[in-house]
Amino acid sequence: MYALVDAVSFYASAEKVFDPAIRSKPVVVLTNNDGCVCAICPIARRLNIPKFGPYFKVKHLLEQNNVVIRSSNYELYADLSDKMMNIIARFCDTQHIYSIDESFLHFDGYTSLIKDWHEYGHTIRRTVWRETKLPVGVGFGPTPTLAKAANHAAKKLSGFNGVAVINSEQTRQAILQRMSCEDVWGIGRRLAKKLKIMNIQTAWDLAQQNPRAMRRAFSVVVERTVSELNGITCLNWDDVRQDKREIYSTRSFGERICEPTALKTALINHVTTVANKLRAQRSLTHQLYIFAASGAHENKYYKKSFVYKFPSPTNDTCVMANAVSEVFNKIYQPGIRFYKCGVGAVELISEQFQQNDLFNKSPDNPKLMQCLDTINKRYGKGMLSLASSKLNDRWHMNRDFLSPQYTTRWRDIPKIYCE
DNA sequence: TCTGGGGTCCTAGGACCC
DNA sequence: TCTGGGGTCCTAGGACCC
Repeated sequence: MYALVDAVSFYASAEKVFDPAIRSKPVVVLTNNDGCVCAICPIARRLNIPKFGPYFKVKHLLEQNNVVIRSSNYELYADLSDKMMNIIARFCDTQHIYSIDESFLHFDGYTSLIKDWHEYGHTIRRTVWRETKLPVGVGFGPTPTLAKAANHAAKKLSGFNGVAVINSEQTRQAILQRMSCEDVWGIGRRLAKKLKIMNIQTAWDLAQQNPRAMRRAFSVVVERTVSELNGITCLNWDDVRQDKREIYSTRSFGERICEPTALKTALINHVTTVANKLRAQRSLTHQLYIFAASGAHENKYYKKSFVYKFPSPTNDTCVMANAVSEVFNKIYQPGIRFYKCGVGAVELISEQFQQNDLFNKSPDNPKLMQCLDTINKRYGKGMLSLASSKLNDRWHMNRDFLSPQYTTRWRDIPKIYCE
């Protein structure tokens, strides 16, 4: 049995945790640079605001309805996420954190110990609410995809009240028949549209298809999804938690950037992030993809990218930052108003399989990296960093509606006044 | 609902080779 | 000069997720 536990509109709920005054109000959260609406609390959902639609298009609607607007406060969300995940982990000894607010639990071996899955799900919900004031939904199912479907039912379909269990043929059919294809994990809008033409409307319709035929018509992903909907585990536990094959860090700027130092500083910060993530999953990269671009809505769209190939695979921040410096002049062009840039590690291999070059000694310094990671882990992210990542700070993003970092910054700690 | 964020995976198709 | 075959590698773009 698998479970999927996630928060109800996590970012919006997180904003309400330390600000009880807005708990009964409609709240939305915007993406980086306040570009799009990315979280809509259940109260605000009544206004039919399109999720991931551009903010400027709904600005008027939000103002008219006195909707509370917040910029993404990742420092706060990451910390609340940690707290929430730790609580959920108490309920199962194998947890896979899938995203900032979702985790899969795999109840392998103690399926017979839990008599009442509904009750167990409600206990998880109550505990998380009591300790964090975050509302969560819980779905149980025999495969990860069915657990996802149950989670959808728990939160979106009437009569479930936050917990849904697929543990029989009847419950599977009942839930899948009430879900459209588009609500199935792995089926997006495009695929749903094509499926509709084939008269495949509900999740149940999709489950009735021949997996092989679906592979031929679409892809292996759809084939797997169909099997999973029928209780055949394809995304087995090892797959769900597999190492990433690509790691990217990209951002758009709060204002257009023209100076080379600002662009370079941004790229160095991205490469630092990518190197950290590589070391965290014990991978090395053969290649680094580096790009910068002007705004997509500008008259003349400019995008320049470069793939840097390392003589031997690396996850060393210094080595990777040098690569950025080396190709920087091929990407930067004076006069361009840069809007976005980023770095990606592609073609990853596990540290275990590292092959040293007989003739070229690797420039990596694993001990230095280990020291850097230890210090940053102990004293906070970014405590120790490359000087070149601090040269120019004009590349930061806009966050005009930012709430305080209640839990991660001393001066933002909530104050309680007594009379 | 053509979408002003960010991240990851998959695949079609081009380049090149024998 | 065009076309037939078959394989690998690489890249851009499609599609999905939150």
